[in-house]
Amino acid sequence: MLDSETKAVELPEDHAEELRLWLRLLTCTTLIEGEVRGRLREKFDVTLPRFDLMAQLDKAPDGMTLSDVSKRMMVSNGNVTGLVERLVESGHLDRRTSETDRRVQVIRLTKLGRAEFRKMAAEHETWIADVFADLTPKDVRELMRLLAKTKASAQKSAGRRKA
Amino acid sequence: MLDSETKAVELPEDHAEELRLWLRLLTCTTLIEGEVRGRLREKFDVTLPRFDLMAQLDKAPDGMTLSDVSKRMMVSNGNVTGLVERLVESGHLDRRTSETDRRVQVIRLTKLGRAEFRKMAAEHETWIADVFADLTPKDVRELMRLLAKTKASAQKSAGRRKA
DNA sequence: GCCAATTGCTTGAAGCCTAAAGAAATTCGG
DNA sequence: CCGAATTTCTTTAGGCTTCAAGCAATTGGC
Repeated sequence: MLDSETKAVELPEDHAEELRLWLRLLTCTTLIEGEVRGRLREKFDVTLPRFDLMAQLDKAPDGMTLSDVSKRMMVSNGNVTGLVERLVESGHLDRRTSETDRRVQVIRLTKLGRAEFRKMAAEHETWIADVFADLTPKDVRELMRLLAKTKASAQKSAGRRKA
Repeated sequence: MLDSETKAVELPEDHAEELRLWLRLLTCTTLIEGEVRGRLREKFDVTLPRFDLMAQLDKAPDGMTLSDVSKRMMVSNGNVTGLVERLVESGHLDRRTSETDRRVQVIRLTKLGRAEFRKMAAEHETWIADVFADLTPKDVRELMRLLAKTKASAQKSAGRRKA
């Protein structure tokens, strides 16, 4: 009893440190996401998912299929269907069936959609810069590196599950 | 015209680095969150928000008010109302009106709720450990530090907006 | 004591999101 | 060429989430 702290004792593994890390990561993301969401809403009356979808399309002048979007945004297919529906409705997106495969829907930004997105994106970039304002360039680099490592580790873990 | 690249030119500030950092942060969180969500669903048939709410209550044996929960979870009041409703319905939560302030609802885990949560939490911790498995202890410490700095910076930024 | 402001929660409308099932088109082995 | 498997997208049911409006209880100034 007096010797309960010997190093030989196998504790049932303590992962409290990783748990705290995960919670902190989640907190940061939630915080920033809420901030961006609120500003997009206030200044442009647009939702974050709509903005994200337009951001994907802005990088693809030749358009994307719904599946592509779904993979890139890491959301379900059904989700994209509805999102696209609303953005076509509001005139920001153009949607057409592929010539070579009639299952495929190709979507693009309309002229209006692109113009509005560019305006929003410019402001958005300054908001993000402001969010990270207190980090030094070195901090930013180091964080990028560690998050890359985290992403790789998480993907490996996810792979282990599905396999 | 031949001199368009002089360093005197004030570029409209390039924050591409911070933007990439934000996207990477978001990707990591989305990835891990999706993983946790899927596993909770598969193994325990429970949603992530329910799990998160129970996690808050597990740390508060004397119960919490809905407002407390709302602040801690960083979600809206209305959101908590519905979440609590469903968890009371399923027998995981106990809800009663405060003796001293009839506006206030105090919620606690029931015996069932606590037992189920503890089981889930134990597994959950191993999933998280697995997600971060490729990070060294030093990586974890460094990431914690940088995320703390990020959180502080983001909060300051959010404060600037609302002020 | 009274009324205004505040606080705690609920409600309603709209949109986001997932998982699962299903419809339509394509691909591929034989 | 044919049928099975696959791929792409939509639909459905259920749940999550926000914002804004509203109700009830409390608090604080006067």
